[in-house]
Amino acid sequence: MEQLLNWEERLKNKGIRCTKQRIAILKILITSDTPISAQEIFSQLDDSNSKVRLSTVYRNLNQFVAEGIVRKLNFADQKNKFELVDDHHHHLVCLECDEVRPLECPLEQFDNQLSTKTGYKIIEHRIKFYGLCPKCQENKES
Amino acid sequence: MEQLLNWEERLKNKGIRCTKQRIAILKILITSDTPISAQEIFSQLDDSNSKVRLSTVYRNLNQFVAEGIVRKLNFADQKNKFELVDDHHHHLVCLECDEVRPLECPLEQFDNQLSTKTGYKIIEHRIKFYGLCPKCQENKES
DNA sequence: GTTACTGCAAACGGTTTGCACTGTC
DNA sequence: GACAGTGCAAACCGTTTGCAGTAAC
Repeated sequence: MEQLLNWEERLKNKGIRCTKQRIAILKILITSDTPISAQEIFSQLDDSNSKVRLSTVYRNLNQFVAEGIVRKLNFADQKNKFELVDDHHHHLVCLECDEVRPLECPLEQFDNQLSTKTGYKIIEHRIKFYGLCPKCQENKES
Repeated sequence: MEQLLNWEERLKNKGIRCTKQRIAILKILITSDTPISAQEIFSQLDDSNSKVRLSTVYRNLNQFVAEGIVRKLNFADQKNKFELVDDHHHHLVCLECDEVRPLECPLEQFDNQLSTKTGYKIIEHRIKFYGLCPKCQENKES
């Protein structure tokens, strides 16, 4: 959990106060190895007897997104999920069990080509692969 | 609008009835050269004095998606948008004016590689590029 | 002490649903 | 004539907001 100090640092540098609630949310984001919804964060907070309102979770997540600390991802179901911004990567999602796996970027140089071709200034790209994970393939066969 | 006949055909083949409402929705989807939200379809229907309820629009869009006739796209804002499924392509979105431009796929063979590498059965992938279109870049400078 | 932040409750907006009626096949 | 599809109104659920009280700096 030494990472937490880095993130607290980042908050302070941006002039954002380090409240208990924000630290608790950051902790969960750091611990989670997959994108996580506001609701999921909320229930994990509930478990750990630190009482934080759902609206607070949303407010802070949105602020983190605005500050570029957190990325908001919209998946096929209606729920948005959030992850810490550290490296550039993409996601492979199992359509059966919703497991999300990070993937390295197969389009490293492509943005420049695209920019030349279209005249757009490319700011970011997002890729999602959808499929069936090995486990769920097995389950389907049996 | 000769395309419309093809789509009607596709509905019939799937045993879906060709109601006025469905035809009207299909027409709008065919005419639109960019993904379009349920609300937008609804207002266009309203203009053309064919009265269709918003819930009917949603019900039919969902059915079309289930039948593989229409693709549902989730963009960064909360609204989902829909487009007819005809070819495989991706989207380039302007963050200022929300213009959506189709793009050919830069990852034609990648799915196979990924499948070998991860053991996943890859069913589809979606890519979105976000940036500023030439017009909006100009506007920002001035 | 100031002012950003939180709790709380209520609103909001996109989407879905239940039910009686209607129109397609 | 049967049954899928529609209109209508109400519910649903993720998310946002207004306001008064609280805590970080």
